[in-house]
Amino acid sequence: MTAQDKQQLAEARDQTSDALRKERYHHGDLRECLIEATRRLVEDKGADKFSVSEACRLAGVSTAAPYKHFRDRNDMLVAMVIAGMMRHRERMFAAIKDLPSGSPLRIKALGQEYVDFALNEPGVFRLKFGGYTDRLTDPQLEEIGQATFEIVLREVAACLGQTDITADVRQRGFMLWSFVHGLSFLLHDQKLSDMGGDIDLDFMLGDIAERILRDV
Amino acid sequence: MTAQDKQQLAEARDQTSDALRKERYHHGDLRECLIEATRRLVEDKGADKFSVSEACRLAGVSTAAPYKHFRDRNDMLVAMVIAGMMRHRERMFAAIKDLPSGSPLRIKALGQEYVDFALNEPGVFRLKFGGYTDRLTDPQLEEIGQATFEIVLREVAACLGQTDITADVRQRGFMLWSFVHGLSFLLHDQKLSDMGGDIDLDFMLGDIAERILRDV
DNA sequence: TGTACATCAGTGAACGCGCGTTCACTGATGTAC
DNA sequence: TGTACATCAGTGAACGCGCGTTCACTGATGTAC
Repeated sequence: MTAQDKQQLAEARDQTSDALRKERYHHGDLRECLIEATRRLVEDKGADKFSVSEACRLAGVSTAAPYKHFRDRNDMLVAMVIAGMMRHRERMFAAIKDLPSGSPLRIKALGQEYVDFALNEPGVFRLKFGGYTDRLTDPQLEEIGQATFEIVLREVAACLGQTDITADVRQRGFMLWSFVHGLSFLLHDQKLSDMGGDIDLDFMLGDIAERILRDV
Repeated sequence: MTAQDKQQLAEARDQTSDALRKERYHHGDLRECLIEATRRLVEDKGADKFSVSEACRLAGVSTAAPYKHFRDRNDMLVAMVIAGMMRHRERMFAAIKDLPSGSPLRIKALGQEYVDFALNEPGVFRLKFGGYTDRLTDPQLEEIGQATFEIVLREVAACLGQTDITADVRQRGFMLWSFVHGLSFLLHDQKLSDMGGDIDLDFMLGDIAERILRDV
């Protein structure tokens, strides 16, 4: 192994985060394992019923083990939601990547993806948005949320043939967000099937995108 | 006191519900008092942090007392939410009573009232709609919800110059509901002030009503 | 290379806590005669 | 009217439970020489 090789290796190691390296010690990746246990429990029973003890049982470790990786219960939930939001972002990019830029179809696809995420991961979605007190307040979470909304705003601007994010663009973006956000909650609560008659979800997503993007 | 007077009195007594009469025995109206305590706690700490014990402390009775009026903890929450929904209905009627029928202003006013309720009673609103598991499932709750949505549908039909609630009316009504529903959650989470720039809430409510009522 | 040492992920037991619900009871109130 | 009785709202103590977090510890692994 040459000196150069060694240096490259050292650089690669430095790029791996401290947290990840630590986990290799015993369990291997208890942190990731606990995040996954947290996710499953939140999906199964909801965030308010989630308990550290049960996550430990799922992961097969003692109840004290998580405190080597997370500050407290809340920190576990935050870490899990951050992972969820990253998944959500990836899927958003994937949803629009083959659609013509500036097309309302991209707005519709983003809306569809929002609803899909809410339906696929209702526990995570509601933990992120459904809390009343003890809202998850974490700078990183805030940052990811902002950045994700910016994606939508850029798409709205493109549809309107604009390059800047004007007040008008921001309002239309916010209206779209409000709509798919509320729709997600109502779908969770079965309100569309109970009270919507035979409304077609796909049609409605396209219809609202057109209505909100249309000039007055 | 004549025989007729006595009969009238007896009739008046019969009209009073059994439940209410019973409560006059000792405390007077412990049931109402516990519902109010439940409401305050849910507003202060959220439904998942609400405890029977604390409601008892607020009402100044022993922890066993509520079980003379409610089946269990869940029953207390249901009773409180039902009371909240009745308030909401009353305010909806008040909001539109002076506006010309068939006008989009009535739709806007109903939307405004929806958001107002969500902002004034966030704890109750989120208990009704924010739960993931252990959703409140009560036939009476369901019935009130349906009836309330029907009010909106009738207004939408009137705006479109229709008398029947067609599939089109139902879809537009559902789109309006989704919008104000999501908007309410986002307002709770401060998303409008954090990420909405200087969007005017009042303008947005009027704008979305127009867009959704407009012909394609 | 082999060995001695340092690190620190995970253990197991314990803690204090507030919870929802139950139980036999008490005593204020309404009612029948 | 006065009295004896029945009702049942509210009591106070107890229960078993699972929780979040802490602590001194153990022992597997990485590292320096």
